[in-house]
Amino acid sequence: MQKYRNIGIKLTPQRLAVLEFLEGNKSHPSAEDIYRAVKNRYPMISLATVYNILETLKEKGLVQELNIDPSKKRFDPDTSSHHHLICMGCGKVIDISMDYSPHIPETAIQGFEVKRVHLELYGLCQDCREK
Amino acid sequence: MQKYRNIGIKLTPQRLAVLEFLEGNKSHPSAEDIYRAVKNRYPMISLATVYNILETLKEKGLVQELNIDPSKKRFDPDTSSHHHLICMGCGKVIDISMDYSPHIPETAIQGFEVKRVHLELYGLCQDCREK
DNA sequence: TCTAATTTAATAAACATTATCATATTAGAA
DNA sequence: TTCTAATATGATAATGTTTATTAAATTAGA
Ligand SMILES: [Mn+2]
Ligand SMILES: [Mn+2]
Ligand SMILES: [Zn+2]
Ligand SMILES: [Zn+2]
Repeated sequence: MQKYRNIGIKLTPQRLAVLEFLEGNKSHPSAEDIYRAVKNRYPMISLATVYNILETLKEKGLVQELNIDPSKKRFDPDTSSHHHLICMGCGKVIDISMDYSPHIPETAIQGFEVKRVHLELYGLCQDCREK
Repeated sequence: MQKYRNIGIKLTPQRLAVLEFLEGNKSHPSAEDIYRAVKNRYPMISLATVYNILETLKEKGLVQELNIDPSKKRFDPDTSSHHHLICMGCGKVIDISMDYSPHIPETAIQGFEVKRVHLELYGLCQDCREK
Protein backbone atom coordinates (compact mmCIF):
# COMPACT_ATOMS: atom_id res chain seq x y z
CA MET A 1 0.00 0.00 0.00
CA GLN A 2 1.42 3.34 1.12
CA LYS A 3 4.57 1.68 2.33
CA TYR A 4 5.78 0.98 -1.18
CA ARG A 5 5.25 4.51 -2.46
CA ASN A 6 8.86 5.61 -2.18
CA ILE A 7 10.56 2.67 -3.79
CA GLY A 8 10.87 4.47 -7.07
CA ILE A 9 8.83 2.10 -9.19
CA LYS A 10 5.33 2.32 -10.57
CA LEU A 11 2.88 0.58 -8.34
CA THR A 12 0.86 -2.05 -10.14
CA PRO A 13 -1.41 -4.68 -8.64
CA GLN A 14 1.01 -7.37 -9.84
CA ARG A 15 3.93 -5.77 -8.09
CA LEU A 16 1.98 -5.27 -4.90
CA ALA A 17 0.87 -8.90 -4.97
CA VAL A 18 4.44 -10.14 -5.35
CA LEU A 19 5.68 -7.77 -2.65
CA GLU A 20 2.95 -8.91 -0.28
CA PHE A 21 3.70 -12.56 -0.92
CA LEU A 22 7.40 -12.04 -0.31
CA GLU A 23 6.96 -9.88 2.78
CA GLY A 24 8.43 -11.87 5.66
CA ASN A 25 8.49 -15.03 3.55
CA LYS A 26 11.19 -17.43 4.76
CA SER A 27 10.66 -20.19 2.21
CA HIS A 28 13.14 -18.98 -0.41
CA PRO A 29 10.70 -19.53 -3.29
CA SER A 30 11.53 -19.88 -6.96
CA ALA A 31 9.94 -17.68 -9.63
CA GLU A 32 7.50 -20.49 -10.38
CA ASP A 33 6.60 -20.79 -6.69
CA ILE A 34 5.86 -17.07 -6.54
CA TYR A 35 3.86 -17.24 -9.76
CA ARG A 36 1.66 -20.04 -8.45
CA ALA A 37 1.08 -18.34 -5.11
CA VAL A 38 0.23 -14.95 -6.58
CA LYS A 39 -1.96 -16.50 -9.24
CA ASN A 40 -4.44 -17.54 -6.60
CA ARG A 41 -5.33 -13.91 -5.94
CA TYR A 42 -4.53 -12.47 -9.37
CA PRO A 43 -5.30 -15.24 -11.84
CA MET A 44 -4.50 -13.01 -14.79
CA ILE A 45 -0.84 -12.55 -13.88
CA SER A 46 1.78 -13.90 -16.26
CA LEU A 47 4.95 -15.78 -15.39
CA ALA A 48 6.98 -13.37 -17.51
CA THR A 49 5.68 -10.54 -15.37
CA VAL A 50 6.84 -12.32 -12.24
CA TYR A 51 10.31 -12.58 -13.74
CA ASN A 52 10.19 -8.90 -14.69
CA ILE A 53 9.13 -7.90 -11.22
CA LEU A 54 11.81 -10.00 -9.55
CA GLU A 55 14.43 -8.40 -11.76
CA THR A 56 13.18 -4.96 -10.80
CA LEU A 57 13.06 -5.77 -7.10
CA LYS A 58 16.58 -7.14 -7.31
CA GLU A 59 17.83 -3.90 -8.85
CA LYS A 60 16.09 -1.91 -6.13
CA GLY A 61 17.69 -4.09 -3.46
CA LEU A 62 14.37 -5.42 -2.21
CA VAL A 63 15.11 -9.03 -2.94
CA GLN A 64 18.15 -11.24 -3.19
CA GLU A 65 18.79 -14.00 -5.70
CA LEU A 66 20.15 -17.26 -4.33
CA ASN A 67 22.24 -19.70 -6.39
CA ILE A 68 21.72 -22.48 -3.90
CA ASP A 69 19.55 -24.67 -6.10
CA PRO A 70 21.29 -25.83 -9.28
CA SER A 71 18.05 -26.28 -11.18
CA LYS A 72 16.48 -22.90 -10.57
CA LYS A 73 17.02 -19.54 -8.96
CA ARG A 74 15.47 -18.92 -5.59
CA PHE A 75 14.60 -15.57 -4.09
CA ASP A 76 14.95 -14.13 -0.63
CA PRO A 77 13.23 -10.94 0.52
CA ASP A 78 15.66 -10.81 3.44
CA THR A 79 18.51 -8.78 2.01
CA SER A 80 20.40 -8.50 5.25
CA SER A 81 23.59 -10.49 5.62
CA HIS A 82 22.65 -13.97 6.70
CA HIS A 83 23.48 -17.55 5.88
CA HIS A 84 21.71 -20.77 4.91
CA LEU A 85 21.27 -24.38 5.80
CA ILE A 86 20.52 -26.42 2.69
CA CYS A 87 18.93 -29.83 3.09
CA MET A 88 20.39 -32.34 0.66
CA GLY A 89 17.37 -34.53 1.26
CA CYS A 90 14.38 -32.33 0.52
CA GLY A 91 15.94 -29.15 -0.83
CA LYS A 92 14.62 -26.99 1.99
CA VAL A 93 16.59 -23.80 2.64
CA ILE A 94 16.64 -22.47 6.18
CA ASP A 95 18.02 -19.17 7.44
CA ILE A 96 20.70 -19.09 10.03
CA SER A 97 21.82 -15.89 11.57
CA MET A 98 24.94 -16.21 13.55
CA ASP A 99 27.49 -13.58 14.36
CA TYR A 100 29.97 -14.37 11.73
CA SER A 101 32.82 -12.17 10.65
CA PRO A 102 35.43 -14.43 9.14
CA HIS A 103 38.98 -13.30 9.45
CA ILE A 104 40.19 -13.50 5.90
CA PRO A 105 43.92 -13.03 5.66
CA GLU A 106 44.96 -10.69 2.85
CA THR A 107 47.42 -13.25 1.57
CA ALA A 108 44.59 -15.68 0.90
CA ILE A 109 42.61 -13.40 -1.37
CA GLN A 110 45.34 -11.70 -3.41
CA GLY A 111 43.93 -8.26 -4.09
CA PHE A 112 40.35 -9.43 -4.30
CA GLU A 113 37.85 -6.97 -2.85
CA VAL A 114 35.24 -8.86 -0.85
CA LYS A 115 31.81 -7.27 -0.90
CA ARG A 116 29.59 -9.98 0.44
CA VAL A 117 30.05 -13.22 2.34
CA HIS A 118 27.68 -16.15 2.11
CA LEU A 119 27.98 -19.32 4.10
CA GLU A 120 26.31 -22.48 2.85
CA LEU A 121 25.85 -25.37 5.24
CA TYR A 122 24.85 -28.51 3.38
CA GLY A 123 23.39 -31.40 5.30
CA LEU A 124 20.15 -32.97 6.46
CA CYS A 125 17.24 -31.31 8.16
CA GLN A 126 15.53 -32.84 11.18
CA ASP A 127 12.73 -34.35 9.08
CA CYS A 128 15.08 -35.96 6.58
CA ARG A 129 17.32 -37.35 9.31
CA GLU A 130 14.42 -39.33 10.69
CA LYS A 131 14.16 -41.38 7.50
CA MET B 1 46.36 -44.20 -17.68
CA GLN B 2 47.11 -46.82 -15.06
CA LYS B 3 46.21 -44.42 -12.32
CA TYR B 4 42.52 -44.57 -13.14
CA ARG B 5 42.30 -48.37 -13.13
CA ASN B 6 40.86 -48.70 -9.66
CA ILE B 7 38.14 -46.11 -9.85
CA GLY B 8 35.51 -48.72 -10.58
CA ILE B 9 34.41 -47.44 -13.94
CA LYS B 10 35.09 -48.63 -17.45
CA LEU B 11 37.94 -46.76 -18.99
CA THR B 12 37.03 -45.15 -22.26
CA PRO B 13 39.04 -42.62 -24.27
CA GLN B 14 36.34 -40.04 -23.58
CA ARG B 15 36.56 -40.55 -19.83
CA LEU B 16 40.32 -40.42 -19.86
CA ALA B 17 40.25 -37.21 -21.88
CA VAL B 18 37.88 -35.56 -19.43
CA LEU B 19 39.89 -36.80 -16.46
CA GLU B 20 43.10 -35.49 -17.96
CA PHE B 21 41.58 -32.13 -18.71
CA LEU B 22 40.25 -31.82 -15.19
CA GLU B 23 43.43 -33.02 -13.48
CA GLY B 24 44.76 -30.07 -11.52
CA ASN B 25 42.43 -27.69 -13.36
CA LYS B 26 41.64 -24.63 -11.23
CA SER B 27 39.34 -22.85 -13.66
CA HIS B 28 36.04 -24.33 -12.45
CA PRO B 29 34.81 -25.05 -15.97
CA SER B 30 31.24 -25.64 -17.08
CA ALA B 31 30.18 -28.76 -18.99
CA GLU B 32 30.36 -26.75 -22.19
CA ASP B 33 33.88 -25.55 -21.35
CA ILE B 34 34.99 -29.12 -20.80
CA TYR B 35 33.29 -30.25 -24.00
CA ARG B 36 35.06 -27.58 -26.05
CA ALA B 37 38.45 -28.34 -24.51
CA VAL B 38 38.21 -32.11 -24.92
CA LYS B 39 36.83 -31.78 -28.43
CA ASN B 40 40.18 -30.47 -29.61
CA ARG B 41 41.78 -33.83 -28.98
CA TYR B 42 38.74 -36.07 -29.48
CA PRO B 43 36.60 -34.29 -32.06
CA MET B 44 34.05 -37.08 -32.10
CA ILE B 45 33.01 -36.66 -28.48
CA SER B 46 29.43 -35.63 -27.77
CA LEU B 47 28.21 -33.06 -25.26
CA ALA B 48 25.79 -35.62 -23.85
CA THR B 49 28.74 -37.86 -23.12
CA VAL B 50 30.47 -35.08 -21.23
CA TYR B 51 27.37 -34.70 -19.09
CA ASN B 52 27.25 -38.46 -18.55
CA ILE B 53 30.89 -38.56 -17.56
CA LEU B 54 30.55 -35.65 -15.16
CA GLU B 55 27.59 -37.36 -13.51
CA THR B 56 29.63 -40.54 -13.11
CA LEU B 57 32.66 -38.73 -11.75
CA LYS B 58 30.43 -36.91 -9.28
CA GLU B 59 29.04 -40.21 -8.02
CA LYS B 60 32.56 -41.57 -7.63
CA GLY B 61 33.60 -38.49 -5.70
CA LEU B 62 36.14 -37.42 -8.30
CA VAL B 63 34.55 -34.11 -9.05
CA GLN B 64 32.40 -31.59 -7.27
CA GLU B 65 29.52 -29.62 -8.69
CA LEU B 66 29.41 -25.93 -7.86
CA ASN B 67 26.20 -23.88 -7.79
CA ILE B 68 28.08 -20.63 -7.86
CA ASP B 69 27.00 -19.55 -11.32
CA PRO B 70 23.23 -19.06 -11.67
CA SER B 71 23.25 -19.72 -15.40
CA LYS B 72 25.13 -23.01 -15.44
CA LYS B 73 26.76 -25.63 -13.28
CA ARG B 74 30.50 -25.50 -12.84
CA PHE B 75 32.76 -28.36 -11.91
CA ASP B 76 35.72 -28.66 -9.61
CA PRO B 77 38.14 -31.62 -9.58
CA ASP B 78 39.32 -30.48 -6.18
CA THR B 79 36.98 -32.34 -3.84
CA SER B 80 38.75 -31.34 -0.68
CA SER B 81 37.06 -28.82 1.57
CA HIS B 82 37.89 -25.39 0.27
CA HIS B 83 36.16 -22.12 -0.47
CA HIS B 84 35.74 -19.68 -3.32
CA LEU B 85 36.11 -16.09 -4.33
CA ILE B 86 33.56 -15.18 -6.99
CA CYS B 87 34.15 -12.11 -9.12
CA MET B 88 30.93 -10.21 -9.76
CA GLY B 89 32.63 -8.47 -12.66
CA CYS B 90 33.95 -11.26 -14.85
CA GLY B 91 32.55 -14.40 -13.24
CA LYS B 92 35.95 -15.83 -12.42
CA VAL B 93 36.01 -18.33 -9.54
CA ILE B 94 39.17 -18.54 -7.48
CA ASP B 95 40.06 -21.05 -4.79
CA ILE B 96 40.84 -19.92 -1.32
CA SER B 97 42.06 -22.33 1.24
CA MET B 98 41.99 -20.96 4.68
CA ASP B 99 41.67 -22.83 7.90
CA TYR B 100 38.05 -22.31 8.51
CA SER B 101 36.07 -24.31 11.02
CA PRO B 102 33.14 -22.13 11.94
CA HIS B 103 31.78 -22.55 15.38
CA ILE B 104 28.15 -23.18 14.69
CA PRO B 105 26.06 -23.05 17.85
CA GLU B 106 23.55 -25.90 18.09
CA THR B 107 20.79 -23.43 18.84
CA ALA B 108 21.32 -21.81 15.43
CA ILE B 109 20.81 -24.96 13.41
CA GLN B 110 17.96 -26.69 15.22
CA GLY B 111 18.70 -30.38 14.74
CA PHE B 112 20.20 -29.94 11.33
CA GLU B 113 23.12 -32.25 10.59
CA VAL B 114 25.83 -30.31 8.79
CA LYS B 115 27.85 -32.40 6.36
CA ARG B 116 29.69 -29.81 4.33
CA VAL B 117 30.49 -26.13 4.65
CA HIS B 118 31.05 -23.85 1.73
CA LEU B 119 32.03 -20.22 1.98
CA GLU B 120 31.32 -17.89 -0.93
CA LEU B 121 33.08 -14.55 -1.04
CA TYR B 122 31.53 -12.29 -3.66
CA GLY B 123 33.43 -9.26 -4.83
CA LEU B 124 35.81 -7.97 -7.48
CA CYS B 125 39.04 -9.53 -8.64
CA GLN B 126 42.19 -7.50 -9.11
CA ASP B 127 41.65 -7.16 -12.85
CA CYS B 128 38.06 -5.97 -12.52
CA ARG B 129 38.95 -3.48 -9.78
CA GLU B 130 41.30 -1.71 -12.14
CA LYS B 131 38.47 -0.75 -14.47
C1' DT C 1 -8.26 14.96 -18.23
C1' DC C 2 -4.47 14.04 -21.18
C1' DT C 3 -0.30 11.91 -22.48
C1' DA C 4 4.37 10.15 -22.37
C1' DA C 5 6.64 6.61 -20.28
C1' DT C 6 6.36 2.37 -18.41
C1' DT C 7 4.41 -2.19 -17.56
C1' DT C 8 1.91 -6.18 -18.68
C1' DA C 9 0.69 -10.57 -20.98
C1' DA C 10 1.14 -13.70 -24.60
C1' DT C 11 4.27 -15.97 -26.90
C1' DA C 12 8.54 -17.07 -29.12
C1' DA C 13 13.28 -17.89 -28.53
C1' DA C 14 17.37 -19.17 -26.15
C1' DC C 15 19.90 -22.00 -23.26
C1' DA C 16 21.30 -25.67 -20.13
C1' DT C 17 20.36 -30.14 -18.89
C1' DT C 18 18.20 -34.72 -19.09
C1' DA C 19 16.03 -38.66 -21.52
C1' DT C 20 15.87 -42.06 -25.20
C1' DC C 21 17.73 -45.59 -27.75
C1' DA C 22 20.30 -47.88 -31.51
C1' DT C 23 25.07 -48.82 -32.08
C1' DA C 24 29.71 -49.37 -30.39
C1' DT C 25 32.95 -50.51 -26.89
C1' DT C 26 34.85 -52.45 -22.70
C1' DA C 27 36.30 -55.99 -19.46
C1' DG C 28 36.21 -60.26 -17.84
C1' DA C 29 35.13 -65.24 -18.62
C1' DA C 30 35.98 -69.23 -21.29
C1' DT D 1 42.52 -65.04 -28.10
C1' DT D 2 37.66 -65.11 -28.70
C1' DC D 3 33.21 -64.45 -27.01
C1' DT D 4 29.63 -62.07 -24.67
C1' DA D 5 27.05 -59.55 -21.20
C1' DA D 6 27.12 -55.25 -19.36
C1' DT D 7 27.93 -50.72 -20.04
C1' DA D 8 29.02 -46.39 -22.58
C1' DT D 9 28.60 -43.44 -26.47
C1' DG D 10 26.53 -40.21 -29.81
C1' DA D 11 22.68 -38.34 -32.14
C1' DT D 12 18.81 -36.26 -31.18
C1' DA D 13 14.45 -35.30 -28.88
C1' DA D 14 12.41 -33.55 -24.84
C1' DT D 15 12.20 -30.86 -20.75
C1' DG D 16 12.57 -26.97 -17.73
C1' DT D 17 14.09 -22.43 -16.76
C1' DT D 18 14.91 -17.89 -18.14
C1' DT D 19 15.07 -14.10 -21.48
C1' DA D 20 13.45 -11.49 -25.58
C1' DT D 21 9.78 -9.43 -28.31
C1' DT D 22 5.97 -6.53 -28.93
C1' DA D 23 1.14 -4.90 -29.15
C1' DA D 24 -2.09 -3.37 -25.83
C1' DA D 25 -3.02 -1.68 -21.21
C1' DT D 26 -1.90 0.99 -17.27
C1' DT D 27 0.38 4.36 -14.36
C1' DA D 28 1.72 8.86 -12.70
C1' DG D 29 2.42 13.32 -13.30
C1' DA D 30 1.57 17.60 -16.09
MN1 LIG E 1 17.41 -16.46 3.69
MN1 LIG F 1 37.69 -24.82 -6.24
ZN1 LIG G 1 15.12 -32.15 4.45
ZN1 LIG H 1 36.90 -10.19 -12.37
